[in-house]
Amino acid sequence: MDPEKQLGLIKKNTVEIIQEDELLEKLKSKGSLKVKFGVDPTTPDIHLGHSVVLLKLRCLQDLGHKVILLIGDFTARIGDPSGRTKTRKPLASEEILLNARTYRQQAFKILDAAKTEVLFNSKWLSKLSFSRVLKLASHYTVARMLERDDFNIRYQRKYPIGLHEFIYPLMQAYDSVVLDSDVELGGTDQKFNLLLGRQIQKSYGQTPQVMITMPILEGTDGSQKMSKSLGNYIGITEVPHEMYGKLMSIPDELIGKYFRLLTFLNSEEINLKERQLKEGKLHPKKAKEELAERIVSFYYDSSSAKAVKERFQTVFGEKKLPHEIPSYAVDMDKLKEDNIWIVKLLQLTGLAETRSQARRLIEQGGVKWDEEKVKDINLEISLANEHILQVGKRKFMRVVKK
RNA sequence: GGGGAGGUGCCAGAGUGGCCAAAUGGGGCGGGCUGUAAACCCGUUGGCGUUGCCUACGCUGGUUCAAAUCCAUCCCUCCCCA
Repeated sequence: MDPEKQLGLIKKNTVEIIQEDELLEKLKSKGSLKVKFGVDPTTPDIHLGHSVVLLKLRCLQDLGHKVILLIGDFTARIGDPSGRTKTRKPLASEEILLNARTYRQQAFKILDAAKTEVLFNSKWLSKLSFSRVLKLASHYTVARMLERDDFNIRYQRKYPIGLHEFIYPLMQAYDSVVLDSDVELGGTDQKFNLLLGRQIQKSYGQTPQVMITMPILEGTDGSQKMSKSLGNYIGITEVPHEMYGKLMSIPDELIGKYFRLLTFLNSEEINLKERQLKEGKLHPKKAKEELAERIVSFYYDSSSAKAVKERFQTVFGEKKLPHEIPSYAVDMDKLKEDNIWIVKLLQLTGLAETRSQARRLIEQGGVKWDEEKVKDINLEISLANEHILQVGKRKFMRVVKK
């Protein structure tokens, strides 16, 4: 495709490209570019926040470029300090490998496997001698390292910074040297690291990579960035109805951004929706339904998307039981008779973590047995037939005898 | 190496001998409301078959009828000086 046209497609939804003219130049002279994308295998599950960058990589692949999915198995031993105010806990190497494998599988839900090369940076970083590390470190200064916002904040607030954390960005930059990458992608929180890659490449006599940053996606809470540790994430392997439900729970203000970054709907249509939402011509729930349906269709298929849409309507609109409810088989041998204490059952089924929590749920009117609100904490129930136990609005369990 | 400050619940942060399972805020959970698992309002938030008992305020030990609070050793963090 014509370089100018490609640039237009690549630019869509990006926050920053440094330098755009260099990118155009590379597109003209090289044709197919080597695009580096580094992954920190500290968490195994890819969520929609990660998908923003992955979708852009997919776009680059479709334009004929080659993506290097770089698993930072070595760097994970430090943990990326980006955006953190605390030192990360280092992971055990088996865990890192396991995460890497899971990550890779999940990434190919979005990326084109045929146009992706997967590499592990331990391959070269583990062999780097101390003297080479010193040479690498000499290319950057403490003062400049402290310019980095997260380090700066930690320094200002008198939070500890491990010396090894200073090395992290340098290792990531060194990866770019080893790969001789043309382009590196990341979220805006990666800007410093990506720029350092450029500088270190120059120090090693290479043409610097072009840096492309993508927006950070807020999680379901609507304010903080999507992350597993904050519990506001939507994983791309979550079961369809969870994915759908979580998408329905995003704050209304985020609808436009989610459409823009997570679906293939074109900009004109998204703009139109945003305008209609503002004018009250489009109900936010309707907009979210479409959003959720599109995203579930992408990761699964349109028929499951339709099914979960109906399920949502049944459960939350009509407040009825969903069609599919997981079962829990009570081991009757452990019971004296056919009766079981409700609090105990709640804990057994996992609908409540502790008995105290189970009590609380009952006291607050959050527990239903066969669609009847449970009022008595001492209730003993008979398990003669099949029953439905419900906690809150969205947790259901079919209780049967083993 | 010397001097100073500090380590409290999921997180932030009060409490400096009994009234402390520990204020307040955030988050979580439940309820109400709603064409939403949005927004908003209310409640709740260590465990235990629970008007009581057990375990908890960095670790260990001590003082005391009584310790998150006092003392000692140790571990960890930050600041200043070197």
